[in-house]
Amino acid sequence: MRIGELCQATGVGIETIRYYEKEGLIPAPARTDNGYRNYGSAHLERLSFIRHCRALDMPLAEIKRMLGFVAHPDADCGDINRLIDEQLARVRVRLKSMRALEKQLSQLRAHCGAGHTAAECGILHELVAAAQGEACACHTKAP
Amino acid sequence: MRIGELCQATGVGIETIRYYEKEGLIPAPARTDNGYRNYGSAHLERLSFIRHCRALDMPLAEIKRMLGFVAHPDADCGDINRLIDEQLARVRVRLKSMRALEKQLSQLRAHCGAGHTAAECGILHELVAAAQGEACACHTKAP
DNA sequence: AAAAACCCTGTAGTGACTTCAGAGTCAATA
DNA sequence: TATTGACTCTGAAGTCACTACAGGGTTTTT
Repeated sequence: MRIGELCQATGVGIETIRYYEKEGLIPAPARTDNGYRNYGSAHLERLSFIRHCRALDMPLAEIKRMLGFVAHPDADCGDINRLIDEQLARVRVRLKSMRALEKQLSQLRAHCGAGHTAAECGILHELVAAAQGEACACHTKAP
Repeated sequence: MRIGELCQATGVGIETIRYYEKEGLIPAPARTDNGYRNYGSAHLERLSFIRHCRALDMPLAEIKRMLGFVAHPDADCGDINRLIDEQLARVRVRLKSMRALEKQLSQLRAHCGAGHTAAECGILHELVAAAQGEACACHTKAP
């Protein structure tokens, strides 16, 4: 199976496959006479596994650890649990801040409809005022 | 005001301040005799504005546009509204995918408590199975 | 025979910083 | 006075996970 076929089979871009090889996430495959990469089903499975983990937004370093567990089936399962827990914690932190962000932005958006000049824009006023509030209240030294 | 003081006043790292200057988000300040950057209150306000926009996760390019509106108060306000709408749309897309992610991960996490080997781990089984399902069903050409 | 499609390597670019190396400047201390 | 420590400077490189490109070779199709 050539790289283009692997790309078709997994939906992973050719450049990305080569990148994963360079980064050591998939082993370097055998080459045909003309130097083309020649993949087998093990590569396909491993690449799909990687993409599934990436779809869970795991960093490549964590995926490497997961691949280590796949390769060592007698390792302790607790480490896998911890890894997923860490990932879940990261996702929840980001989720929380995204929710706050959505709220802030939609509130901000409500401060202005169209048809004004920038000088009259409630959005801009809010942003400038918020910036001033922050700069004065939060970080400056004693007066 | 030296760069360290501006850093204190705004909570923005020194290197980040220099980076913003290089990228043209804040104007290059005057220098003292020894070559140190010398900031005024206009810099402080502008930097706070930038950080507030960054806290809304706006890309620097959009923030540049916002700063343009601040500088041209007679511009049309509709552009500001559009900019915020775009940002809000981006945030909502990401929020949706983060929610899905959280769900997937917590479901995955439920497949295993501790105390097994990796071979017996429900999480690993799920991931491997999911990868196989994806590789077979979604992308391969006709059999 | 020529064109299109595929593959190769190696390098650079993305965004928004962060870190580092190597050097100069300034205030306070031994 | 010497020197320590804190601050500042520039410019380059590193981060993450790709993506795009330049410049070439190979295979398949027309």
